[in-house]
Amino acid sequence: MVTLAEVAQHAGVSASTVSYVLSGKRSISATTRQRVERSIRELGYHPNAGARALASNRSNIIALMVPLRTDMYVPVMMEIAIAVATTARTHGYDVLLLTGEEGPDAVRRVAGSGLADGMILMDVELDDERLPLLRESAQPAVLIGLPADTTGLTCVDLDFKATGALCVKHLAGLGHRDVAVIGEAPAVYERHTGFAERTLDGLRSAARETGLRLLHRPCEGGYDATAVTVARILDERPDTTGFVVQNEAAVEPLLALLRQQGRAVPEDVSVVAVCPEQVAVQASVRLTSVSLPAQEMGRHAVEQLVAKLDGRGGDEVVLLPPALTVRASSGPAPVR
Amino acid sequence: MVTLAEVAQHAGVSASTVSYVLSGKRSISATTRQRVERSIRELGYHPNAGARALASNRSNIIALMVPLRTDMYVPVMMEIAIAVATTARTHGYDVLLLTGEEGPDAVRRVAGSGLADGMILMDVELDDERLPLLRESAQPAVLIGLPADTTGLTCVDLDFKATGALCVKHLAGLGHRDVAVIGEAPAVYERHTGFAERTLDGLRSAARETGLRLLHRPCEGGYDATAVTVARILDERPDTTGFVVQNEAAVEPLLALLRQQGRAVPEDVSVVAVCPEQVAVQASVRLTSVSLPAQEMGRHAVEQLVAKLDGRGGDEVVLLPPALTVRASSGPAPVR
DNA sequence: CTCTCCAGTCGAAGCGCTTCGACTGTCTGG
DNA sequence: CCAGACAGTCGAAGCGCTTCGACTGGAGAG
Repeated sequence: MVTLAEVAQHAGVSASTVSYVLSGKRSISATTRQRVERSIRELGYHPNAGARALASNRSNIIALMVPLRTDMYVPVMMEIAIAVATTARTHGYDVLLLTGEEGPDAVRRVAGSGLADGMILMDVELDDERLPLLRESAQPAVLIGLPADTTGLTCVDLDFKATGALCVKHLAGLGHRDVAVIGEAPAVYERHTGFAERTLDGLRSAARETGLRLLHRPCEGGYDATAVTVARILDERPDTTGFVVQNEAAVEPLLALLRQQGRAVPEDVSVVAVCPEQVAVQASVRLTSVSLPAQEMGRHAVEQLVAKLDGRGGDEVVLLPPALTVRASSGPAPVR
Repeated sequence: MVTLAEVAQHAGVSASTVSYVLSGKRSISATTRQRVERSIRELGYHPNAGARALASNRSNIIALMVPLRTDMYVPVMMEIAIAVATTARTHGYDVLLLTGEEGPDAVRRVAGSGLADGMILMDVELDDERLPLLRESAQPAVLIGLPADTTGLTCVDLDFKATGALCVKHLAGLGHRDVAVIGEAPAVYERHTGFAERTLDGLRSAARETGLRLLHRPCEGGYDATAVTVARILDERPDTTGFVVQNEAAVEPLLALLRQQGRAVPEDVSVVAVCPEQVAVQASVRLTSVSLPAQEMGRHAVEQLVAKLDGRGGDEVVLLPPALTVRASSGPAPVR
């Protein structure tokens, strides 16, 4: 391993000078800088992360806590995680992957050991058990998701309330009067995950506003569960002409069922999904959808966190505005 | 931040004693140990990661390089990543998430800075550009996937050749004579990703052995691309009664197409998939499949790496044996 | 022409931990 | 009863880096 001292000797300067060349915290003459940089290159020097962390009290690592749940749509998590990792790199940070397994203890461990400079928490629940710890440890953190009490916290999320409203207004605008919502798995609601409830909130208030009749049913996803849910919905509200789906695992089953029942999309029934763009585009019918901006959320989270670590910016709640893209699955309500 | 020295003072012992209590590298009397442990608890002490890394030359971090490709099935990657993270924790390691973005440089950076003690590379290509670097840096590493030249490397992977053979033999045993393979996206083959070619290899040699006629076609996945691929296959080989699918994104489209054409599964056509268990079970027809043991691969990779880091075990190639589960999508070939 | 200031450099003091060698007593075997 | 072994503890020397204060020489101000 090449050390700073060896670089210094090779370049004929002192160790501190090399350090200042690296950090840019003091001015260095052009000639010295070049000499040092050349030595660094020739010797293939890489600063030792541990030593740096010890001396500077900064690890240049961001911890990312990913939930372990099986009822969340995995590709979205992955997309966020990847976006976090690549954005972090552009700011000189690496990402430590923590799984939910360890639970709140992970917060303590990371904060206590100085392993990471800050953390990003995904899939935050309304009343998340990690939050008290976070507040008391004064660990710089950004949440992806929105807890009930956001005081002293920085959060990034899609504006799910506006998302729900957008879906209903789109369908209302097309003349639909009876709309069913195929929601997330029951467990998601029981956990009080903010986003599901907020979407529902938006759906409901927009329905009230537009005089639409709304029926919401949670759904596990998969063919069998979706078939049961859809059958119940159509049984209860045979006049349903619009579906809002907020469960990626129910999208394709729903389309298959409708096809099977001879209901044409979008002529007889309109479908609007809340899902990643890729799912909407690759479905058997190109879906009108509000996309889940996974990448953007990851990027924002990192940028908020880096701002905090740099002493810029404070607590803030960023709600990304939803965008509805009209594709082939929605159209005017059928005339009776 | 509480330091070792403070714990030592609080417990009335020297710093080194506390260190030995923590590491267990020297014997400590029961009473002293208890006193120290009590102080640690009372003060809420957490060893500082940087200092530890500097002094011991060990970071207790494993780097995981995840590819950034869009043509790989994401949930599998995620499952592996999660399995790696949780298994690593049980061995006292944390996981650093590196995306493919940085490319081979990441290997240099991590090896050079001592950020991680070892690394796990996912989605290794037959002739991966990271391998020379790995060899020369003598960085302890484990690959998930199998490159062309495995000398000096430790690899973990599913035995894809046996997987291919298993699929063909299953269908042959059921009396099928004409089998089509819907493969991964063309890009996957162009990249010379080992697993796709090895599966094909197994399929072909088993076909030769059993006298089966085999037609292989790469396929992007998604409805449109799959429709084109299937149409071409049935055009070229109208007598096809068996399908092997090795592309998660083509599974559901294929089933939908067959249904649409009035071909019943498994009465008219049998389908065998190579995919994660969840996909097989949640498909519209419960699929006979060889499962991708993502968790097991992640776990194995970590355990191999930890063994290396502990100076146990050497270079080794572990090929996990495939297991075929018969479900509702395969049955006897129809009699003509 | 002196005084101040600043860019540019260096030396040294840690950061919090691990680990080696050394020391002290206690126990065992001969 | 003593030599040797060994469990148990301590002090001190780093690990490789950052950063503070101090020093130097030359430029600009008065």
